[in-house]
Amino acid sequence: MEDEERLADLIKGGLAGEGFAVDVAHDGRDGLWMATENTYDVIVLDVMLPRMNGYALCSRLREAGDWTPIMMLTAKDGIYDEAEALDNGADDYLSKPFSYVVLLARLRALVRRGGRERPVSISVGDLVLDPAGLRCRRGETDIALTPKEFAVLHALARRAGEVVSKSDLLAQAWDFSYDGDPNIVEVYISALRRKIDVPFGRATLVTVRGAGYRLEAA
Amino acid sequence: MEDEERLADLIKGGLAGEGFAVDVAHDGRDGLWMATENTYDVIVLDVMLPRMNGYALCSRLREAGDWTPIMMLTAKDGIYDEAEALDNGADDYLSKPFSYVVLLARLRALVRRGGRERPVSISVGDLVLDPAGLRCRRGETDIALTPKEFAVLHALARRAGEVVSKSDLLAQAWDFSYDGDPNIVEVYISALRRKIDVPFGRATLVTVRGAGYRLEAA
DNA sequence: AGGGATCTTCAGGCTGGCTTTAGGTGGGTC
DNA sequence: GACCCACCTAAAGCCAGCCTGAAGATCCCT
Repeated sequence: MEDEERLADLIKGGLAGEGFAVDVAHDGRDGLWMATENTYDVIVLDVMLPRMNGYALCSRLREAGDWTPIMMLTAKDGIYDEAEALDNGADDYLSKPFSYVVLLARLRALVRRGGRERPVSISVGDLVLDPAGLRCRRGETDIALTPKEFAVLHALARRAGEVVSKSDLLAQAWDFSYDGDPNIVEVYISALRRKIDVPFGRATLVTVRGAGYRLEAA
Repeated sequence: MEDEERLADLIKGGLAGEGFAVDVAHDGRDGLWMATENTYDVIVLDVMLPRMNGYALCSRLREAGDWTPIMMLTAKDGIYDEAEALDNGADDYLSKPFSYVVLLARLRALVRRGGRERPVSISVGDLVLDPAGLRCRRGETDIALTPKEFAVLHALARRAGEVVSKSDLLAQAWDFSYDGDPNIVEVYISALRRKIDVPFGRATLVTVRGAGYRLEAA
């Protein structure tokens, strides 16, 4: 107990020196509560905690949908314990005694990888484009689009509120070598209106005669 | 050298049994090339590699903006080496000799946390994938899958809601050296539908013509 | 060595997206 | 008001891409 608190203080001091802000909980329940109430970059967790052990706390958090990176500290060093920690949802573990250098390095690795990249989706009013899924929705309604339709709409949405010329659309949605009838753009505009405007009684896809088309911004 | 190759084979065999598709490179340059050309769930890297050591390979990849999780295998056990591995951009390390159980568990943890937050078992609506058991269930019904079927479904499930291209599926579920008919993907998609959709009157595995396949998220 | 499961190849049939066509609509200009 | 030109859109043909059953190849277990 004394030991654990000294260790906690040590870690806290060291991490603070590295620029982390640190909260310390001295038992499992408190830890769980703090973790659910706050958002942390990373959680460092001792397996042997009063009132709720590390494994339990870990899986509780995961069940609750909390995917904050967790570093588990364990006194035992049987390999199956390590595996158990990981399978309980920890992201990494460290067996005591461990070196401070290693702890910091591992925490840095955890934090760095913690949160990042989110699929980009484009919104224009209540119209949402999902490039990863090649589909779109207006409000709550899913709209099925063919790849070509999506490409055209995407080109328009990326410049929502601006006029996009027919040749720009051709350049962006069609193969570079395409040299067919430019009328094809009109055909696709027509199809898009039938899908994203007409059923909703809207008119967001506007023709600008002699210049191109504009997707009305919010 | 002989040793390394035997180890590589061992790991490859074991991982294949876990449903991973495995490519092996026997020197650093090859490894770098393969890593940049393909997309992997995880990279396992020996520190002592001919033609380019593990540290160098690791930082090269990171400089190039490749953040694939990397597991570093090291023969030394000085703690600063471990820290060095981590600071060079590795996500985890393991000192030889290590146990197979630990390697697998750590790899699972790495892969799990590789992209976004990801539970050990992947759920897509009422479809649950159990990577450890190579099986899945829809609602209360257990569904038997072959390793290949599982690999394909796994690749789709990890990106549920997104379109996964046929070549991505090939790259993830088949070996690097596979260069057969891409039609094989269609064959497996067909088999998967027969197992996870048709019996349940669903249609969650969607073809996006000219783009790939999408497993509908919840 | 035999048998079964799994993986892969192959080929025929079909679907549905892409493109073209052609007739219609409406705004702008003289 | 007449004309022209840009644009709209329904319809239809074509063809790449996809589906799927079946047969051959391979691997693995007994």
